[in-house]
Amino acid sequence: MDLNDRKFKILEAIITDYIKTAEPIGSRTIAKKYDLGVSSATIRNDMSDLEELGLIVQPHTSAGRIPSDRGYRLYVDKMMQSQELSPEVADLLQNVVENNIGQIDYLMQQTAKALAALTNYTIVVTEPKSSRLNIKHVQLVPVDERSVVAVIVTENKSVKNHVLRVSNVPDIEQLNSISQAINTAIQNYTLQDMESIASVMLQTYPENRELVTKLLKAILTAVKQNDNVHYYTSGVNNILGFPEFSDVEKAKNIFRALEEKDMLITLFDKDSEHNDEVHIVIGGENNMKELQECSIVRADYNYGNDSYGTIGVIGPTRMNYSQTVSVLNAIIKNLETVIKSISDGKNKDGKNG
Amino acid sequence: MDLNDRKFKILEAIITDYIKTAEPIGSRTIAKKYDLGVSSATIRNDMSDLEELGLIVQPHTSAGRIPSDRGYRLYVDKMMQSQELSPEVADLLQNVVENNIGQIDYLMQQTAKALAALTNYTIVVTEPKSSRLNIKHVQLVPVDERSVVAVIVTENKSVKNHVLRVSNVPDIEQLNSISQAINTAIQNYTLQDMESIASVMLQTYPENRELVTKLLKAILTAVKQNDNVHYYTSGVNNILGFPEFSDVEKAKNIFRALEEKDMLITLFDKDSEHNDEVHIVIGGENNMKELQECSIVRADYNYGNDSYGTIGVIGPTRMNYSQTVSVLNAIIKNLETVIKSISDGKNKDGKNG
DNA sequence: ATTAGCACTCACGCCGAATGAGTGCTAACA
DNA sequence: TGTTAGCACTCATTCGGCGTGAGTGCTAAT
Repeated sequence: MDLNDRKFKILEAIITDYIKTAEPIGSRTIAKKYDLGVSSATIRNDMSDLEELGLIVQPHTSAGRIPSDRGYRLYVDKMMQSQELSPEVADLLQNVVENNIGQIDYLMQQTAKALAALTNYTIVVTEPKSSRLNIKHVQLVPVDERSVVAVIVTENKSVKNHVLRVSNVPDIEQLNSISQAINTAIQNYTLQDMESIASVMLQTYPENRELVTKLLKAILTAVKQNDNVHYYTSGVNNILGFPEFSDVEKAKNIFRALEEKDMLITLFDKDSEHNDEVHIVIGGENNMKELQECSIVRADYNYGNDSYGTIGVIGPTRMNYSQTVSVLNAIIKNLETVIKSISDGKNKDGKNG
Repeated sequence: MDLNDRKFKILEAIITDYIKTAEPIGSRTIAKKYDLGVSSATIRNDMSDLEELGLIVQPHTSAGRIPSDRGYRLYVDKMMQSQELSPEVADLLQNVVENNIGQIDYLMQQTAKALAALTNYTIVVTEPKSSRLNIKHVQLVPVDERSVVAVIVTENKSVKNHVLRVSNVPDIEQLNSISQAINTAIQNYTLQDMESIASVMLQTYPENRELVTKLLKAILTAVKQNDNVHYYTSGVNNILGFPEFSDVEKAKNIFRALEEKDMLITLFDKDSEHNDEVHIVIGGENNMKELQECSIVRADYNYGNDSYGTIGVIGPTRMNYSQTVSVLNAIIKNLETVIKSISDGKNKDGKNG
């Protein structure tokens, strides 16, 4: 059985209608609302065929049809038209990015927030993560009589603070000296050779043994933390807005799933090489039973060499794929252009610059 | 009409029972479950009196009684017994605090998380905020060819990073020199006298005009950000676990309310001097209609001179006030002892120390 | 002051009928 | 052979009625 033009149109009608209304749609409604030039009986026959192909299903005997996961898949792969963003939306997305360059965490947060507001779905954004991580610069800053902050700048430009608590804090000159020493040590050895670095440092600063030890530990932690993906979510509550989750139990399950970090990580890492395409996982295609009624649209953004992060949109299976893909493409393009322009040196100023 | 001992006992029975079960409770049940030595008819008469006093209400004619806001108020003010924490819980609360000293933001986050897990309510923790804020130390750290991080340590020991984007980054010696200069300048002048600081700095480092200007701006931002209360929430989803919010619409309203930052701020600032007592706002006592079915238990913790933050617990009116107050008292005591011991110098080590 | 007894109220759950949206099938038609 | 009108059939949903039971309020007796 092949799909003629009319059947495609009927499938499309069912999908777009269902995305809008969340109600099963029947033959008569299609005949009236969409001008296909045939009677409801004909549409009925076609729908019967579409059901036989597994593209639509009937929730119960006397109801209309709704798209199946396979139906959505066909739609997304073959039929969906890319959607032009309105200038307002495009502007908004651009502003979000441009106003927040410089502070990665803030940028991620704001991006997530904007996307959540725009799409009404749940957004997850991961911080850029590179496969190999090197420390670029370390600086010790005094806080009070018993604590020093180690500011650690990594090669992918993230800046992390680690508070070191020590029994006595050396003066600023000494702190600077130690900072400088560790920086040269890091340049001369690789981080894998921590023992060498440690012995050199402890030899040079025997009187600051405690501080140096803790500093080295902090550096190791920073490197390890790289494996520990940081991410930001926004719009989790949007879930409650959809009739398919008006059952509190269902909503709770989804919330629980979203809270579990590991789950999200696998969600984003699995089965997908990092590439330039938007990736769509529909309903049961993902193997987490808590999210079988959800779809996930995700895309990666490059952030300098070897370093990339992910933006994911989680919504009901009945989500507006076309709009979501457009928005994702736009924000990723914005992120990447701005990032590139910064490293090229013709940057605009960030909010805090 | 006065409240004799038995009526108090009946009220208490109704409140504790309702807190546990969320079901209206009738005279017969009280007679059976609580050993008052009188018949259900007697209890019925007493309940009628309690209702007349506005301490309990009937959801509908043929239902049992539930406590009114005024009933809870009487209970909380006059009848509630402080509850001993189990050693496990006490330990847990202590560990949370002690393992996270040093990194305020992390400490707040973990505290919120622990309290949410423990109480099953929603927790809001605000970062300590002092009425006057002074900068204690500033250090510039290079990130890449076009950006420098200004690490700003304030007197209340918070450490903030501000990325400064500049057209060219001076070398490390120069950055250190500028850092040192700004530190002495800040010591010599007050922050109110920014113009003097600016003119001195710009005179000393004419070739780094851009960097210095942005640095000063960042410092001002840091001071101003102090007005901007930072807070952490946890356990928002716990709301969904309570039958009173099993209606999705209600849950959504509460979520919306909790999302609005301003709302939370007023919730915490309003009508309450900062003092050592746990503060309880019951149901309709707060004037936000979205939260009229919720109660808020909050307490402030001192964080060094003039600086304090707030921990708030938000739950259904039918919340376990006694347990909540105990937990709050415990965590606040822990926070304050640990903070004090740090400034006294006999600290334990933090996780990252 | 307390209690037993009784009439009364009313939310809740269950049943059955009516409704109506939607289907599948068949026979007729172009 | 594809399309259509017509019709019987299905079944979720709605609504009214009815029985049940938890709970009250009142009264009269203790």
